[in-house]
Amino acid sequence: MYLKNLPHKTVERLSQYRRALLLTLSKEKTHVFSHEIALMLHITPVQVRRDLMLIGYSGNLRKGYDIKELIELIGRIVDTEKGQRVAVIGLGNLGKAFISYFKGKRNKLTIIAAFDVNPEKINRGFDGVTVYHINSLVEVVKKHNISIGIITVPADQAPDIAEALVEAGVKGILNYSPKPLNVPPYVYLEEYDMITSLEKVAFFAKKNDERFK
Amino acid sequence: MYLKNLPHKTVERLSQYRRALLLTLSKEKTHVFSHEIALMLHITPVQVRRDLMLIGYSGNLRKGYDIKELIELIGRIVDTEKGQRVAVIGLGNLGKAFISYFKGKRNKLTIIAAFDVNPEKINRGFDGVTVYHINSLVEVVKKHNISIGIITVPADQAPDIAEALVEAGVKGILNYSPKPLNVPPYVYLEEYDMITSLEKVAFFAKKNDERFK
DNA sequence: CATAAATTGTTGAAAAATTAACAATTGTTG
DNA sequence: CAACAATTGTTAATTTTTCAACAATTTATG
Repeated sequence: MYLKNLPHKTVERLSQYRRALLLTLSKEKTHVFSHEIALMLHITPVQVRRDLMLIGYSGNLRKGYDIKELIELIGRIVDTEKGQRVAVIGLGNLGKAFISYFKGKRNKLTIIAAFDVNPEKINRGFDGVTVYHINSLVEVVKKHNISIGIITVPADQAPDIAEALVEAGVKGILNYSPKPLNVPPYVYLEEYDMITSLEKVAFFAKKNDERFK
Repeated sequence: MYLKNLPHKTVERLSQYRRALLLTLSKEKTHVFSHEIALMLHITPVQVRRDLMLIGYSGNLRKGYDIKELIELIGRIVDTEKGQRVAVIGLGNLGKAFISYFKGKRNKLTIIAAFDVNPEKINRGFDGVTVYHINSLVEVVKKHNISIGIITVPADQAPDIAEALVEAGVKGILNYSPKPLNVPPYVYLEEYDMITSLEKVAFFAKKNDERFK
């Protein structure tokens, strides 16, 4: 399903809608109102309606939106038909956290391999994912046609890993190391730093507190 | 240091600037140009200059910005003078990852306690952080005047934890569980879901790929 | 010492994102 | 069956964010 260019933020929210809807869906509850979705995502109902308008979904004027249908539709926009394969590079606490947390949550994305330098971890598998030595990254990624890499190695190793991933032909990288990376424009890069996130919370917590005092 | 209201996005970037600058600072390199900062954050030089203008920092026309001074100044805006204390709730892989990753990286934020249900982990300490049973959360948070909580427990437990944190008087919550929470307006809440992030990468990787084909 | 090159600081324009407003619809209630 | 209440879908207005343009300044260069 190809939609005319959706706004960047709308795409981000679509994933979030789906996540919230999956948590909401139950026998008793088959429909949901825009304001219910809004409440869960801490946004306004208008925004929800606007986003759904953009993807061409119509709800029922009295009952709201059909949860199942909407989940289905978001899938057709967000997912690729054939699915995408994912590798986690770095099997420290964060890598492990990602793998176990992800397990079985989405069916169009599959974590198919993990990489580490520690010989004890290699070839053992973790939570059903095979663990390879980092030296064979390019080879394995190519062989299994992995298109997305998640970097959870320490900062100093991150640039090399990124380079290897690009060489191996991945289309997207999610970087959890604090080291800013540079990749060619045809590879999509997203960076997330937990400390920055915490600092943001700290800042607004402080500000919020002053405001409500 | 209190600045007139900085744009939300600018605040987010200030943390990122500081992170990048900390990684850049060295004996040989004492100054940095706007386009160098921009490159690291994948934004434009104009945006960097604009942000710095907003916080009232002036660079040297020929040498660029003094890295040390700038780090210092960002600190005075972003940090609180006395510092803030942080607790991590849930000592699974993610909680551990956060704690070890954070260790020694910032001096105005201190992770002072962790909480878990597993009796084996309790009272042992992890990476220098004392681990308590979750039942004593309210008590410990109050006692140590902890103002920020990081939630890394499974989804079903998250709402209870959030409630307890609010009761204990934290000012900000960083939620890594996939369950959307609701807290009173005087508590700042930030939510991050790794799967949503991965989905975003997957979507734009796909799109990017089509564009460059 | 004049010219060129590089960079900052800033204003104003442009683009993106959010919000407000409201008609249209549909069930409900007195 | 008329008035009301609740909700969607959509357009228009507003706000926020980004970007482009350029004067001003400084150093280097011939």
